[in-house]
Amino acid sequence: MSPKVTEAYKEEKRASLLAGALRCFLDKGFQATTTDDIARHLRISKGTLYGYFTSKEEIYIQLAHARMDDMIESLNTLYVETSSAKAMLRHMFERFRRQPLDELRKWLTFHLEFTTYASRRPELIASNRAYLNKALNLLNRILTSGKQAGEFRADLDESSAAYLFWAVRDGLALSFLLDGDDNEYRRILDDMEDMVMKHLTA
Amino acid sequence: MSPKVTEAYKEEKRASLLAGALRCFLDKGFQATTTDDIARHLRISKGTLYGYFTSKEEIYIQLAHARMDDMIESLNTLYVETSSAKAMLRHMFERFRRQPLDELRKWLTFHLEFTTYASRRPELIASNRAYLNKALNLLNRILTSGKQAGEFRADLDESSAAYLFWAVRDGLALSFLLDGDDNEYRRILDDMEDMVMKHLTA
Amino acid sequence: MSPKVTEAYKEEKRASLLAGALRCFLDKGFQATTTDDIARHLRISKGTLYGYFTSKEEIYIQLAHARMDDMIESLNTLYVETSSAKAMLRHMFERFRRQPLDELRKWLTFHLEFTTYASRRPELIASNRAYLNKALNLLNRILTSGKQAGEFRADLDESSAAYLFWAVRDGLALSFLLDGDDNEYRRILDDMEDMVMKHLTA
Amino acid sequence: MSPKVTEAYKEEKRASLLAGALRCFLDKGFQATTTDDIARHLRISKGTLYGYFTSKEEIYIQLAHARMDDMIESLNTLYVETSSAKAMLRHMFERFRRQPLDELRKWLTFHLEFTTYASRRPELIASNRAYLNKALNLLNRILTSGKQAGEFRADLDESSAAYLFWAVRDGLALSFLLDGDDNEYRRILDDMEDMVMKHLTA
DNA sequence: AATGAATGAGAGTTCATTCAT
DNA sequence: TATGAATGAACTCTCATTCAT
Repeated sequence: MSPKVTEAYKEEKRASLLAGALRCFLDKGFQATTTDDIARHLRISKGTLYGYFTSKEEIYIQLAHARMDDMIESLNTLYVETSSAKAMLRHMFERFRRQPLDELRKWLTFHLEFTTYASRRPELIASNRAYLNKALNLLNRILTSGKQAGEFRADLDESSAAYLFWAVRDGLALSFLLDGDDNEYRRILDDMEDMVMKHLTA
Repeated sequence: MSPKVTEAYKEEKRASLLAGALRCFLDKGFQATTTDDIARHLRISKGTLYGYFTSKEEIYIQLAHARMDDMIESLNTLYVETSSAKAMLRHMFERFRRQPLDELRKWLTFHLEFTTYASRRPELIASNRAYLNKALNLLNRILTSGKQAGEFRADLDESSAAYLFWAVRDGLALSFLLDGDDNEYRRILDDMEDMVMKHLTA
Repeated sequence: MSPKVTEAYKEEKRASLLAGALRCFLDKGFQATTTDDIARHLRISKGTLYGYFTSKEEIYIQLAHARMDDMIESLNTLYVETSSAKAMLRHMFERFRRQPLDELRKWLTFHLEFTTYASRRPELIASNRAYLNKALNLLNRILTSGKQAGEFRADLDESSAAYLFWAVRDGLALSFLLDGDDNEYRRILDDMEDMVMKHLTA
Repeated sequence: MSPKVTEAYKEEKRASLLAGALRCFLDKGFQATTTDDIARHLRISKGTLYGYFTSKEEIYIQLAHARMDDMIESLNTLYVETSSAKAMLRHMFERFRRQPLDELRKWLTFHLEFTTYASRRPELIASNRAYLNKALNLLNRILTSGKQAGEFRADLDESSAAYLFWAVRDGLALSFLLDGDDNEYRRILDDMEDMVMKHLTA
């Protein structure tokens, strides 16, 4: 295969390469995954990989950014579809609860490795921060609208609460990174939801 | 020159080597730090390093374990010295607040890199889990004693709350890993303290 | 669309491809020029390139040979048009003088890279030697005719002088390969002309 | 072998590695010689090579510079030992004549490949030019002293003649790079000597 | 006990060439 | 005929570990 391939085909292929690389990174981590691993897993040559991406790092970064784009995007969708602020937060907790722990673990490991990686590369810090800010801003808007609608207490510091919301969620996932079972995880998520809601309302 | 001091001397030296290696890992991360870096920083030879440790990985693991030992130890000390459960929690928050962000960042990066590292090595998961359990148990005891003393609400689920406490704290640090300033961090810690305390009491 | 033109068309195209490849080689050198560079520069595909030439090396060799053919050819033309031997040599020096240094440098670099390249491939040595011989023979004929016409000294060793003529010229270009300005170069060329002429006449 | 090796030993080893690498470069050229070739030839590991040099390029450059240093050095020695300017030039021609063609070819190939290589790296042009200038300056001094001593004509342009001297010599070697026999080479060198001397004196 | 030169497997990346379309 | 995606061998360079001294 090869001549005058459509742009769409290339895009699709690119996506499939990314997907394959992601599997490798999720399994072994970025540093431990070699370009040979990725190529072998995809049953392509290393040269092909470099025809689509300029470096192993680029694949990693694109993957991480795509992941964050998806999260922001899906939150935005949820936001548009949901009327009340409280309902939105409940939805989000519901989502957290639904995600199986083993899946969450893989993603979190990926995310953490990328974060530590990014923390040593000044050029990545800004983009990473931008994603975090999007998530914080979205929550800020939700909280503000909820406050105006009287769903939350009048003296709520939304910006601070937005941080808390994500902190609480990421921190719990971190506690369960190495082990722990789904039921316990969900039970604590329930308590966490109570805690946060209480904090927002009274 | 040294007839019997040997054992004590070796232990001391070992500790000093660990301290030097730690500095390197904190600065550049585990993967990016070479054994040459460590030996150069310590002004010893790589051979000597390998006389005290069997591998770079062993140094890393011992460091991580020592770090967790210290934390548990210092919490235990604090526990013994503090009478009321509430006071103990306040103390802990006070500590969090006092730690400068840039120092916290280095430690957290170290901790996260180790956690992701450990998550791929089954033989490390158990020991890591043991440390987490110690911290959780300690908090459990505190919370239980506070509950019995009437400081916290009667229907508090201590085990769940113990998770929440650590989750909340680690999660916030994670939010500030890449940037953010000390003042904002402390402001949110204050809110976090409120939230947690409210959750424990009512 | 093209029933019979094919052969001529192909030859023409072949020549235009060579011209484009030459530009690349002059700019970056043989080794540093990739087939991608050439194809991109020519706005054709690599496949097309390989339809006209069997390898990158073949392009290079054809280019080098074409260059030498051109030189021999132009010398021959000059030879036919010029009556006296002395006048012919003067003409050649005049040509050397007229060539801008930066252009000369590119060609010389190309020539030298090819020469070193050829020196490792026995199969290229013969053809290269053939070209050199043509140039030497031509000069030999000129010198001999000048000697017979009494323009040069009677005991002149034409074969040796022919070598000297080219040696002197290539050597000077080599001295100016890395830097030096046009005026200095021409001044020395003048002296060189004196030296050679003196050598031929007395 | 390995602990506390003397500085002298290391320097010696370094020199032996350079010598081995030189053999490879002389045989196959810089680009065609791989680091594996060098290591295999030296019966050491590639890692060792990189313990002594930071890159393949560094080896190459050191070799080229050392070669030029030697030439300058030996010329200087000759200069000091020789009284008359004419005698010095004769000596130099004598040397040219004595060098076997096959040896000269290897060195010239090396030199030319390095020169074309250097011509594309701005950072090398300066140092290369410096070497050329040293050679030119030395000759300049010789010619000037000869002129003052009345050995050469009074209106001699020494700077120009210095260029001519080297040009003539390098150019002739270039003519014999691919083939030609020693006797013919020497015969032409004799004529060349005549030509240059004539140019200097009358 | 301490040294650091030596190792060598393996990393990421490049590029002349091929061939299905 | 022209295309350019695919190939894969080969490249330079790294670094945890060893071991003769």
